[in-house]
Amino acid sequence: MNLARRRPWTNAFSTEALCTRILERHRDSIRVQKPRLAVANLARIIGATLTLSNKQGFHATTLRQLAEASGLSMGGLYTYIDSKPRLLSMILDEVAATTTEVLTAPPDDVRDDAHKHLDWIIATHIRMSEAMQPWFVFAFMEAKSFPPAERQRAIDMEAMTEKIIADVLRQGVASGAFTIDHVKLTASLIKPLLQDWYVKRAKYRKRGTSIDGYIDGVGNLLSAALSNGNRTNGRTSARARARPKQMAHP
Amino acid sequence: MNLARRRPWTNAFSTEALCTRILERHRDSIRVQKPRLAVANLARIIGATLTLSNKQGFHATTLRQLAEASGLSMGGLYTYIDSKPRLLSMILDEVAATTTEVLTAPPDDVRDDAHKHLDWIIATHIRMSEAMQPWFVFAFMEAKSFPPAERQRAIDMEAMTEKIIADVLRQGVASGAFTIDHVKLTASLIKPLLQDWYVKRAKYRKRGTSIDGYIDGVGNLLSAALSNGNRTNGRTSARARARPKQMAHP
DNA sequence: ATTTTCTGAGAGAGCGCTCGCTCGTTTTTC
DNA sequence: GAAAAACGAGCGAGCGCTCTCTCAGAAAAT
Repeated sequence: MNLARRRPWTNAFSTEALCTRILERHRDSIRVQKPRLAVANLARIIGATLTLSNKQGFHATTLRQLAEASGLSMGGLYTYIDSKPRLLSMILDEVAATTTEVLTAPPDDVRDDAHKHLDWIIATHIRMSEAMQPWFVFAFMEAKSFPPAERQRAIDMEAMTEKIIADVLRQGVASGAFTIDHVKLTASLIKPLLQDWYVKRAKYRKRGTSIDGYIDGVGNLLSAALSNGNRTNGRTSARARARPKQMAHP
Repeated sequence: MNLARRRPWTNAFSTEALCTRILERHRDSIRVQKPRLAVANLARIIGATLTLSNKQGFHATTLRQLAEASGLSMGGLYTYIDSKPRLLSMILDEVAATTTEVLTAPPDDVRDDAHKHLDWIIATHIRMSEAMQPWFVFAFMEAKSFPPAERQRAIDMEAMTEKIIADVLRQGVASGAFTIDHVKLTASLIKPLLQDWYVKRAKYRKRGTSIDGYIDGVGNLLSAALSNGNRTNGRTSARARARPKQMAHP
């Protein structure tokens, strides 16, 4: 089927490519000298980490399982990582770096059209999270449960993505392309729409939803919601204040 | 300030109320006889479980920490639970049961107006997740990492919520209230909007977003997106197919 | 070309420690 | 004083991590 021919995204976000960058960033703590060998083994270690952690959680994944799954010994493992938490930072750092790099470099023909720019962000974020799915799931699920430094990094990354979206929305409001009451809140609501694709990937796969279909779904929902002056028609406070007087029965 | 006066939601979803139901459901495995005592200690155990697990993960939470935090001893703990995984099922079961009960019982004056019904689901789900925030966070974050039975239960619960939403959307399309291309996909996209409130509660708290503001934000976004015939104007496949030819650089 | 030396990658048993869980004993309750 | 509840030292298993050892193959010496 020759699926692999000319698929730059899949290749640029392959485990090997990402591990090459990880090796560069962590040369001092990785004791193996030969780069080819180091990248190959690092890729197997990190691949195993992602697979096992996304199944059972990082904390529940033992170094013995990791050794077994990556075809190394306990000792061999420790020529690549100097502690288990360090393995976590390696992965988190790489996700953060790649995400930032990709999202902050929109193509020129998109920058000054808010509609196109928002569409580009949606498509790019979703496709990137598809190509790096285990990495994104790992970062999302494990970020909360580890050292303060990494935790803060995850929060910052979330804030950055949101700011990028908010900036585009503001630009669109200024140019008349969008009509939005609360830009920051709206930007916050767009993020989970992008995240759902990888957080609940299994659900969409089982249901047969294609990535193009999902991107269109999010894009259409948002352009319908933001495009025209569908103003808050007095129902606002009604909705907010209408608390059920009674609940089911609990 | 007398905040507690007449707050039925807060009371009905209090740890005590929920633990009373848990006790009923697990009478056979809880060896303490006196109900008042059992509920009180169960509440402290489960409260501690939620607090600690949401900070560091359920797996990383040890029974010694749990004993300390709930004011019991190791042995004391084991008169209430017969294993650590069982503690997880207790919590998951209770969240599932309560959610199902509440969402499947909309008030009569809402049933036959799709707009009002959707607004009711949004407000109810968000308020319930606010009142039971630690429980919802726990269920969301830990569901993936434990036994197949509980895992399936979480998937089923997600599917149920989605089905309820999809039914309302379909009803709205039939009555002309909504215009929606893909009902199932749209229903899938609404869920993460509801979940974001509790998954990222800290972010919204720090930012000063009120629950009413959030409910309005989601409600307005959706009613703008679904209400009028903002049809797919030929840009659909453009968006989907427009893959970046080149990426940032990685 | 053959032998010797050196070296970096990997192996895997074992260390100290903490985990979930048990059980004989003590305290509390009625 | 009997029954119910709580206690907490202790068990074996399994954790992250270390350390000594092996050995292929490159480099140097013959």
